[in-house]
Amino acid sequence: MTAIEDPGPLRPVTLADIAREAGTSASTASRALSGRGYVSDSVRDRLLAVADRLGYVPNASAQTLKQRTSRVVGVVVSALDNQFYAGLAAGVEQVLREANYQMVLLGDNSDAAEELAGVRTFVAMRTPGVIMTPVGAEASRLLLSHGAAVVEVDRRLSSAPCDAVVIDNERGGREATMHLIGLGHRRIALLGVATEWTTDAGRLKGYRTALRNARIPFDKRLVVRIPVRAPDTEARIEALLDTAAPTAVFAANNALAEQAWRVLRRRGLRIPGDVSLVGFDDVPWMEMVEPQITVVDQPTIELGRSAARLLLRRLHGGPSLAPEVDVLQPRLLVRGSTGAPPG
Amino acid sequence: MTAIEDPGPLRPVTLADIAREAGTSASTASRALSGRGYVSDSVRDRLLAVADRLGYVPNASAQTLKQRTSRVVGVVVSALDNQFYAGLAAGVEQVLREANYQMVLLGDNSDAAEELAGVRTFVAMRTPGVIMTPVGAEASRLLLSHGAAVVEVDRRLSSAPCDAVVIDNERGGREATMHLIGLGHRRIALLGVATEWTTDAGRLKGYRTALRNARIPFDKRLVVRIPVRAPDTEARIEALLDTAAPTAVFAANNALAEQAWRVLRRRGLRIPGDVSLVGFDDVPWMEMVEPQITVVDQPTIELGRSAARLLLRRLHGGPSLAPEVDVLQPRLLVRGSTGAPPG
DNA sequence: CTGTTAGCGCGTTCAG
DNA sequence: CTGAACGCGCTAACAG
Repeated sequence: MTAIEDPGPLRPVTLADIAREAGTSASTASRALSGRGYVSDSVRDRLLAVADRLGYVPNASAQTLKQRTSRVVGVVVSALDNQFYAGLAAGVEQVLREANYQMVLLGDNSDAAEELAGVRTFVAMRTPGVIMTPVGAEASRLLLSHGAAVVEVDRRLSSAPCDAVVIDNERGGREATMHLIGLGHRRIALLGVATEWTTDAGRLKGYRTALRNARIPFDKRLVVRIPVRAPDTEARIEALLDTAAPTAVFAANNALAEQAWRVLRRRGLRIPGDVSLVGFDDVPWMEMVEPQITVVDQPTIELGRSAARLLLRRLHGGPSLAPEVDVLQPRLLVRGSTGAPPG
Repeated sequence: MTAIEDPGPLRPVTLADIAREAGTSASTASRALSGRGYVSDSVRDRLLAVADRLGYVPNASAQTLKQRTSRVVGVVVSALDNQFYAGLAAGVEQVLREANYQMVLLGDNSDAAEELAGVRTFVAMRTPGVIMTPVGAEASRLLLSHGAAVVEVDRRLSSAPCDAVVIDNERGGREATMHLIGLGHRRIALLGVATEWTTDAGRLKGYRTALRNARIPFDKRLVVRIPVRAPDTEARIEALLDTAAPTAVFAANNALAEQAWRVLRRRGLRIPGDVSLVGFDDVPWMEMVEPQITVVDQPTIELGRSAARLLLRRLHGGPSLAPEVDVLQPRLLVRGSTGAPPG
């Protein structure tokens, strides 16, 4: 707009600069630019013009320091490169943006130490709230003890009561297993994660419930729980196939489903001819492969949106509000990877 | 550790608190905890113990305000849910973490306005540097004018000279096209993005070079450039197939490759029997589908790592350093989706 | 409606 | 080696 270029990176322009330029005090400039407090229209216009001309950008640190809180909310998820978590973050971001909050995203690689370190920088930033897929208990404890709101999403972990949004994992696990049983399977393997996460616990519970209802005895050799990011994941899946001879595999998350699928393919096993496969959490590849993968779909984006709404509610309502836990419903999508057992 | 719980969220503990508790001044506490300046060992130990006991977390805003810079570097990518950008961010994060910097990640949905808004909050945070996959020119201009370092990654856009790391897109485009020509194709479609991005420009240029070298006339009807996130992307691909009757499709990024693949499948066209397909940027589904997709692979993680290294170099070296542009090499992976043209 | 004063929490002189 | 004083940029009281 202006012909004169800004003075360059020499010194950032401050409120005092624009006040001086406009012939007012800094307080007035503050009121004009923040929109709070009385300022005459003429003065305000002049101030706004100067600020615009000088390319003024308020110093967020000074604001946060003064107001003792910021409009940044932290989000920490387990794996930035997993489409499930990416979708979650996208959902969070949508509603946060509408409420004029800024999302800051962090990945912790499912590592409690990394999670704690990340959360620590959030408390350092005086973030009013954090949304997280919890991996360790320390993190939310730290946050809470510093007065930050926390909402857990996807899984619950906090010992202290806090807002959360999850899905009905037990139902998802039950439906997947019942579907397999209905097809005639009796040797159904469960591939889960070796954690205390409520996601896996719920899916496992649903699996056991379905078996019990069908009077199928539980065989612990069919249940394999693999540590997150274990380097020998595929070997463990191979071992399962070798030792337990399942006719169907229920993989309790999208990453395990992918690994299982790869192992099955490498072995030349036909799906569902030799082994049926059902996944949990629908991701694009599942309907691109042949046959397409039967899967328990979850409302990923909505999970994120709900979490953000819960956080906003608490930021607005304060700590006296009773904790709210939203439970969303998964949905079984029957596709081509499940069929009758062989023989 | 301690039996006494911390006083709770009442008032955040400050340097003054821990100083008082330890019977020193705040300055000494500052020196002890930051590790800068002289402090006797005994005093330091006492201070550290108190800080630990009280759960002290330094106020990042105060630090940033005082030091006029922070250890947070901003990263803004086009699409958080695209595995390419996710990998990029992962690479950046790796080297930043080692250097004790904190990454703050933002997605801009390939929208210049969103990008600018995000970047504005980075300058508000007094972020010393930003790594970005640029979409509009304003963003880096703003950053630079405020004295922040910027490194462009994946594509270049800034009018002002700045550090960047890209791949040799022209070579990638050329090799993909030559591969197709070698197979006997003469009607090769190019699916690109309707932008000025150097990525697409380079790939297109490589495509044209390959055609020229092979004495194949350029047919503009074979080149379709689709706006990012266009709602009618698939229809445009359909139209290409209808009007230009290509025997091969070169999709210039992973998203377009996916869309093209879906259209081809829906139409019941055989790959490569009826149409060959080559993608750009290898992502997991490409080797899961049948046949697997021939693709120009790029060193995604390394792209991110290099960008971060470039940024650190500049943060350390200052603005007097000559801008450095790293060019990494792509690599053609020949798989099953390419074969001789029909007939 | 506007200016003055004061202080958020920290790091950095500069004396002692 | 340590403490006192000051100011980073901004905003909330409080006069006027």
